[in-house]
Amino acid sequence: MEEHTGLFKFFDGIHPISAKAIEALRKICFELAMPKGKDLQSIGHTCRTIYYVEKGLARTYYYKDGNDITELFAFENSLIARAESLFTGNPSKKGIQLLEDSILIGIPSPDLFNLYDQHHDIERLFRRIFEAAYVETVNRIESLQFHTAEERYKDLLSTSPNLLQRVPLKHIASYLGITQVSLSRIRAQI
Amino acid sequence: MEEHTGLFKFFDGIHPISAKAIEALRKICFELAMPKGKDLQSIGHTCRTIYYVEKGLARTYYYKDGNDITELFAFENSLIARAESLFTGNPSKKGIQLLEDSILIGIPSPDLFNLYDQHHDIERLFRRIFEAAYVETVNRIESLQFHTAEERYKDLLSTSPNLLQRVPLKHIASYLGITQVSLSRIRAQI
DNA sequence: TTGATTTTTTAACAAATGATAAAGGAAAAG
DNA sequence: CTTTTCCTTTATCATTTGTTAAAAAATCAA
Repeated sequence: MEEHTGLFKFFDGIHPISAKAIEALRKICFELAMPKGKDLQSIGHTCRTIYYVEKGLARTYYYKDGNDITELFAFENSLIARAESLFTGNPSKKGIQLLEDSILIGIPSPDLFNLYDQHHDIERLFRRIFEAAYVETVNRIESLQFHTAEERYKDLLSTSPNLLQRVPLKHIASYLGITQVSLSRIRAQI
Repeated sequence: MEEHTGLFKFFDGIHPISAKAIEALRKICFELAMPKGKDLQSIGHTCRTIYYVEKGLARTYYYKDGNDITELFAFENSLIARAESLFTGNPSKKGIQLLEDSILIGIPSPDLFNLYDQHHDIERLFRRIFEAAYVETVNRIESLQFHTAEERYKDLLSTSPNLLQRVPLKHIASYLGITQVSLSRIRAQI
């Protein structure tokens, strides 16, 4: 009965929910450990699980003209999913891959969405979670729209100082929307 | 009792709500007409109103290094708000301006959020609305991250064919994340 | 209409980024 | 430890985009 404490602490920081709601949520969650390099969710399948990163590091990625593009990193204590598939039911062009050996908690979205009907507070919790994710993407658009690659690199490092130690530069480059060669150049001239 | 029919048709297409919920929503909505060029919401104030564009055209914009940047266009039959302020309560760096004489329906967000408690279906309706907006921004990030300016321009025209007739090119340029001169060049060589 | 203002285009040059190839380093596998 | 593979940097050149300035075109106001 003390499972997934990290996840529920995370939830509590966003929107506290009733003990009953916690119990209902806990029942649908499952824990899994997977090694570095593994695909948690593969490209082409509809996203039906939201993951909480308990330990480790994950990324969403896709292929653009044959190039591997990182859409987002998810560190410990954060959620990762593929919104464009989760909310539309369309197959996702994106995959989720682990960049480190990780421990995750999976939340099956069909079960979760069912809980919305019985537990208003669970719906509210996840509404808040995705509103916050929405705000983040809005800010990221601003960053991509009007910051130079160098500014975006520096911003990223100040937000996630340990990123460099944990993620290959090629993934950081594609996340920033530039080539790896460009990133190398930027790093050299700083 | 037949007010704001366009808005409620729009809502119905997303998530039908009960007659009581419609009535409660209708009570907090207000209609307003404003001329081209006017600021519906000014920069620096916290966003406390969501607008539905019944007729006309609006944009969200902000200043970056003294330059006027368009974040988003909102045509008839769509909602416009400043999510990063609406959901955080922080003052917005963005404003909402009308690009044509417009008729709008305002939905005060504090009243709306209060309705969430009594009307589960209203919360659900707006959850869906913002989930869809979230998906849109995710797709826009992909576009900014890995399409050339020319591709983004063509994409925009095919999505909004009448944009050119209604919006000055300088706004389109900043929306695409490029200068007006660059956009002129792209248009010339097509 | 006329003049003023705003918008759009064009030109020339600078800066940033992309593409390709090659070399040097680091990490993983045997 | 050695080999192989993958990651990162460097170099060169092409392309895109930015900056500035000026001209042309369109719009607005008197």
